[in-house]
Amino acid sequence: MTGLRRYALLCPIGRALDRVGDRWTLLILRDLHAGPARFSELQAGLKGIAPNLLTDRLNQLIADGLVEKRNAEHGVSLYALTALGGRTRDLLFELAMFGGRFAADAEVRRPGNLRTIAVTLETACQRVVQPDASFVARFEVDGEPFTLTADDGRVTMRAGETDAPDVEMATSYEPMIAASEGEMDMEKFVREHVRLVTHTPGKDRELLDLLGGAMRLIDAIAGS
Amino acid sequence: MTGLRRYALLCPIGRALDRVGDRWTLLILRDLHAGPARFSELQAGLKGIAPNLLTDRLNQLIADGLVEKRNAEHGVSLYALTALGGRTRDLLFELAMFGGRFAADAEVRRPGNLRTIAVTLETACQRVVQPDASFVARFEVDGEPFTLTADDGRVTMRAGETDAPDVEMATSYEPMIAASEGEMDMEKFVREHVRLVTHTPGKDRELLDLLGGAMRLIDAIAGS
DNA sequence: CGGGATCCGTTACGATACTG
DNA sequence: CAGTATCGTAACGGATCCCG
Repeated sequence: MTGLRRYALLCPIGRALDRVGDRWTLLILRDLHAGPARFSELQAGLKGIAPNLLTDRLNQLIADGLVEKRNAEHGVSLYALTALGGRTRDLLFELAMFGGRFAADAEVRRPGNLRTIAVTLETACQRVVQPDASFVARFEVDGEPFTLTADDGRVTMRAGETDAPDVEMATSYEPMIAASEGEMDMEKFVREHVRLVTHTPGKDRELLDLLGGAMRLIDAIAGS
Repeated sequence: MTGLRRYALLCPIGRALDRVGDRWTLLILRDLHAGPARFSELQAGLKGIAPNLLTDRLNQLIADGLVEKRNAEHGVSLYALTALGGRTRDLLFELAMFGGRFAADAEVRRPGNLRTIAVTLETACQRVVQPDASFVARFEVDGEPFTLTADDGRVTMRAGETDAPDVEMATSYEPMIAASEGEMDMEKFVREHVRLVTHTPGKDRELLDLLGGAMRLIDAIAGS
């Protein structure tokens, strides 16, 4: 929280890195794109970041106006992106597209939760969605519930439950990554790793098409 | 150069950060987008990065395949982006667009050279250029020469001289930043801070339009 | 029990000096 | 010019402890 080690450059890239360039900071923002989160959810998702570091980073993000702390009931506090913090979306997406070019490390540490997928998937869906698409989907990944909504072409993906979804589907993390990176073809992925829980004739195809299109887009950008 | 402190995540954002997330690394890449550079040019541009750190970062980048070391004549070596390293362009552009939202620090350190401007300007020009544009411009900023070329719609901006440019213009750094961030309006910038050295009726307007369009784009993205 | 704060060993960074 | 070597300092990582 001391804040030495800043570049203090006029260059906008330097200015950005002074806000989000510290270790963990971009990963925290990534996870917050899945919606407001508690301290412990972030800590779990980041697989054991030291709590003092998480505190430091959050305070820095709050000081810079990227994150706000909300006091919910029962003394629990929630950390949420501000509008400014939300503008990291395209940045995180480009980071994902670049990282997709590299093979995963030999010993891969699984995150404590899957909030990590939300930004990339939301951004990709946003870029391929039909302009008039509208639905609410419950999207479960390895047991963790997400809510993917399209509201007249505006897509959001958030961690957590929704009531009255139009469609419900379930899948798991590693196959999703594999299919997004061209290691598994999309047909096999959908056939073997996607389970449609409810069947609404028009809507489930719409969701599958959106998701497939998003994953194909990711593959196309990161694989080229 | 030890390389502990990696995230080792399956998440592509984590994989990217394991390559480019260390301090200075993205700034080195930024400067290399202006073309191959010698050790001392990088060191000067990064305003006094410790030489051992620069060595470490370059070696890491080489090991990861983002940078290559070329041995030029007279024993001087040049560091250059590989094709893979060049794929950081959009990432760096998004970083610049995000950083543009923040006010510069009170005491701003000027970079030792202006290679820093190349990525952002090249990317912005690329996005607004006419599909059939073609010219070679000598673009001087505070005495440092750059070469901005459009080859049938493909734009590059590199540090260094060119022979036989179609247009020559000169400007300076701080006004460029100010105009790109909406702090100075474009007309005033062009009128007071841009000097056209040669006059080629069609071409100088083409260049001014391109540059103005690029700076307006930057302002539009980062100022919204 | 969730949400941190404190402490301490380790690693990385920053500055300067030095060398082929 | 292009780095290497050294060393003090700041940041990180892990564990434990504290408080509402």
